[in-house]
Amino acid sequence: MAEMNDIYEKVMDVARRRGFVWPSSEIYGSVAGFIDYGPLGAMMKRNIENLWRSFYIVQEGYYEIECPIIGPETIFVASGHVKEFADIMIQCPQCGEYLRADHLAAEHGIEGAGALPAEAFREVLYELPCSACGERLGDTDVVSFNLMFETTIGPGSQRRGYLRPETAQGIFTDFPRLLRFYRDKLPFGVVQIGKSYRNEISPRQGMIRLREFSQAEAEIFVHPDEKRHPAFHRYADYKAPLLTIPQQLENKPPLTTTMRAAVDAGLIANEYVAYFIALTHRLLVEIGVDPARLRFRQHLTDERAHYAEDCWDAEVYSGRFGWVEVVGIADRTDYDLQAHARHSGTSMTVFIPYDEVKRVKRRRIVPDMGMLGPKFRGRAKAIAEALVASDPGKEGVTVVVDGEEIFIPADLYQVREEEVEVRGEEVVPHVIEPSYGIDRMLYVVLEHAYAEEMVGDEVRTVLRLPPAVAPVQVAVFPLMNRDGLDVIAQQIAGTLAQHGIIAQYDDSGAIGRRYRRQDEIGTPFAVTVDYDTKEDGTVTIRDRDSMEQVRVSIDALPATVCSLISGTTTFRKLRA
RNA sequence: GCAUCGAUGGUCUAGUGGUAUGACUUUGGCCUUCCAAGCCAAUAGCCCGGGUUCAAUUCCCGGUCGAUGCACCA
Repeated sequence: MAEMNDIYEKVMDVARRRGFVWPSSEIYGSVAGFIDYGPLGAMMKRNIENLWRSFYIVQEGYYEIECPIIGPETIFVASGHVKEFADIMIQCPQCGEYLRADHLAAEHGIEGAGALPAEAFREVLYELPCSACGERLGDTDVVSFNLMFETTIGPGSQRRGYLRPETAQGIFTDFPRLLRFYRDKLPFGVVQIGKSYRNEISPRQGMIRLREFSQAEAEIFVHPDEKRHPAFHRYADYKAPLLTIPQQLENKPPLTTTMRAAVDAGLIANEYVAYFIALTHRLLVEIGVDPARLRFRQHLTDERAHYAEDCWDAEVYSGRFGWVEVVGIADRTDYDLQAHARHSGTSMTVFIPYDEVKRVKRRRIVPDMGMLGPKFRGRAKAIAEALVASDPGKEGVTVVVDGEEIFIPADLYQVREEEVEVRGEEVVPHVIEPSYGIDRMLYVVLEHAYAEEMVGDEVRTVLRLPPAVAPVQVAVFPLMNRDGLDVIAQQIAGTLAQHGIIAQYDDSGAIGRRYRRQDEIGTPFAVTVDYDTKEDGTVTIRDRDSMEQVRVSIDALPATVCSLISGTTTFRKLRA
């Protein structure tokens, strides 16, 4: 059995025992990379997602959509996932070891081999030694192991489909409808929370690398020339620790600076990216990430996707896993919309009207088809098209059709000078994408919340979860399980439930044991009914972190608990 | 995916070719006027499949999961 030697073991022990996270399909043998959220885990996950919603939907005004998890092959051909989201692997014929073929080639100084056609690639590999057994590889089959789960849609037809590797593609494919929904104006944002799937080769790290995971993604569509955020002032003075590219190269610690300063100094590409770095910092701290163990690391140029203009990861320090990426914030430019426009033939542009209608003089060439047709017959159409794009001189113009130079005299076309009104232009928006890994967020919050402290000579295990994410918000106990105290306590629990508070009644065992049980699952407050309650109608509220108590009247209890949970008041203020 | 090691109630564990020890937890009862107290009782376990054997939790093979190393990680 694993020793309880590190924080991960301790956190996961509590998580398993108390019903946060379990191995999935355990009774039939669990499968790596899949987990079940138990009663408390599901509650906490929902709390995190709802806090996320309060940032993105309530504050930012972005709307949420829900797309299918399974998509037809064409979506992922267009997005590049079919081609790019794969590892190129070979199996050594001698020892049977699976190897990353492109990495093997790179080890021997052959860069970019992964881009070669399969046949050429095999020839490159032919002479190379296997990195496992050292034998010459010889004939191998180059197979590409795609990280997407494949499936078929419908019976018989065997139409190929994939489980989405990110929720983003659904938002991109809905872009024309979303644009209409937002009444054809930029900028606008759309969010989606849901499951995504990646068939990881080796999902070792518990909750950190899952094959099925939850994402919360936002796609903000902006004008490519307008990357100033209209509400940037909200976060302009917000400070966050930034590990920029130069700092990584020079091995320096993060630089804590305001978003305004970071954008002005060119450390962050634009206000949008900076805005979401700051927003993410606030959000992560609010769900319970320790700000001292949070930083934003800029992707190195060779690390970020070729199309991305700038990309930052929110990284949280884990005692077990080191710095863990929990959020990615990228300026994806127009890559995705261009790709879907190209593959689907659907326009992915926004019409941006000019402030004033521009009158533009332009020269239009009108081929005289009555003359061209009889003269050039089959080639007439191609010649006409070439004419339209040409810049004719006085006598005529020479156009090139199918490699042949043809002189067209001026009487075979007209040149018209005309003035047209241009009311605006079609623009493919750029996309700013903050993408959150909910499962990783939940794990790091558990890890940062986990604490052991000595109380007398006993160890107290406590999850210092923020009230907003704690799965149980308040516990209600009768001090004694008699004299009607239990009845009063049950009534109180019912009243709190009516106010939308997740309250747990518990009358089992000594009062101290009940407090400890709630400490371990992070319940921030406990209400205890004692003999004074019968005298004066007051109960105690006990604070999880300080273990101190304060008396309040039963009448004031729901409002008091509500404001404690929402953070409009604190326990400390209540005691004062 | 490869190599090494491991897997016993919910948790931590003792132990064994003849189905298993203790503690904690949980549940019920007694007791108890605020932080895992005490007493009584109960529930509950040898990862899965195959082989060897009269008999396998134990030995062998395969698998699953976990740890570690390698490889991998938009």
